[in-house]
Amino acid sequence: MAHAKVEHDVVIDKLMETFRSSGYDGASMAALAEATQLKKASLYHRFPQGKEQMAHAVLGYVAEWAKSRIENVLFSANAPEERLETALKAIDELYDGGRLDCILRALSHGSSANTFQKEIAAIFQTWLNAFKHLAMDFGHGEEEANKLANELTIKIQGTLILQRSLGQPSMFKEMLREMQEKFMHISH
Amino acid sequence: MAHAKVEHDVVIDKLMETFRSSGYDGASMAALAEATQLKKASLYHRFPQGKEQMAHAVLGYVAEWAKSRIENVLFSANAPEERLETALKAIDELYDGGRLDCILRALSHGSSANTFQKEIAAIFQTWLNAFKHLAMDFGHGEEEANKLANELTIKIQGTLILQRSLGQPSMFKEMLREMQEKFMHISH
DNA sequence: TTACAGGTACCGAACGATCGGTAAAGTCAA
DNA sequence: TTGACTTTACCGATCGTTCGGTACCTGTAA
Repeated sequence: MAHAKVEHDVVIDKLMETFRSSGYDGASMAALAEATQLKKASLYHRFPQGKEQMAHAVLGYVAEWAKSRIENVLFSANAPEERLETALKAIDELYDGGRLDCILRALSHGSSANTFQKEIAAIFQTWLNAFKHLAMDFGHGEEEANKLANELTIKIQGTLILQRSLGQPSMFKEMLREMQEKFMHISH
Repeated sequence: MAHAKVEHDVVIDKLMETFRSSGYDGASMAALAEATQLKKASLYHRFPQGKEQMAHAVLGYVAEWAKSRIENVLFSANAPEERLETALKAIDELYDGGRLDCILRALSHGSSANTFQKEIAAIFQTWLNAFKHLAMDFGHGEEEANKLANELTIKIQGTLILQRSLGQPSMFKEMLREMQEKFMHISH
């Protein structure tokens, strides 16, 4: 690398930060440039197809994150309790305890909705399958495991919205704790 | 009539439609004008403070809707089962079975987040209090009633996101049915 | 009936600012 | 000196907003 003053990973991270807090439409090139410490033209050098390519790059990073921090963890050979603990801790970090928006939600509305829909659906599906697999390792039946994975994912999204709207910073962590118990408890 | 007046209610409805599907930043004046069948200058005649005032007007309508279709229903003198049924049917209509976004969520992100936060929080609170009240009428304790109201609200938001992202049109209605049973069933 | 006044609703045209995007010159390591 | 990378300067389009003005309704007085 000859001249890379700003590392690629840092750029992606700052782009994600801007997209997730402003949304696709709200994240202007000027804002993305300021966040990454690059001039607009430099951003276009790295992402010739512009804003859309930047969002794709961010989604690629998120997909990779989901594979390494969720899928790989939940499909590993460790004890189910440990796998769950590790994955939920990663989720708590990802959203900074519920203080940060979900990038998938941010990119799935407004003018970018159709563009990224398939990519976003795939990530959600990876996520759901991984938690379903874990639930079955805990001894839940397939249908129950499906429900649990769905419930966790839905509650993450819903809680993020409600916590931010109501300004109650403890909702997210409490919800994660409750879902943790729900995964570990076999009901019948 | 050469200048057919466009009814205020219709304008509000079309504004809401545009804001909820495009978000605040994504809803351009051009789009709002096209949706309402009014020219941009005419919109400014009705809403002199511009886009922000339009969003406030929409939120005012939503607050009114929540009072008449949720609060008034859930605090009425009818049987709890009937109140619940009526309110959930209204919610199902509001979101067209999960096909439409939530206007509160649409306005609580991006550049409009801070502007409307208090107004949005108040509407959520009305909603939560009404369902808590109903849950207690079903015989749930206060803490349990709070949890149920929270769970319903969170699941509505989360399910809307997941249903749209995954393209599974039945999730929302199923979720409403499950929550209906959960309200009616006293666990201890 | 006519005539004019005031008010309401609407619209074409344009404003400065910002949008996403580009060309070409400058910078620096190999 | 090449070539990857950054920068300055700029583009047309669109942004939210404003202005000047037209069309129509209602009320009042001749």
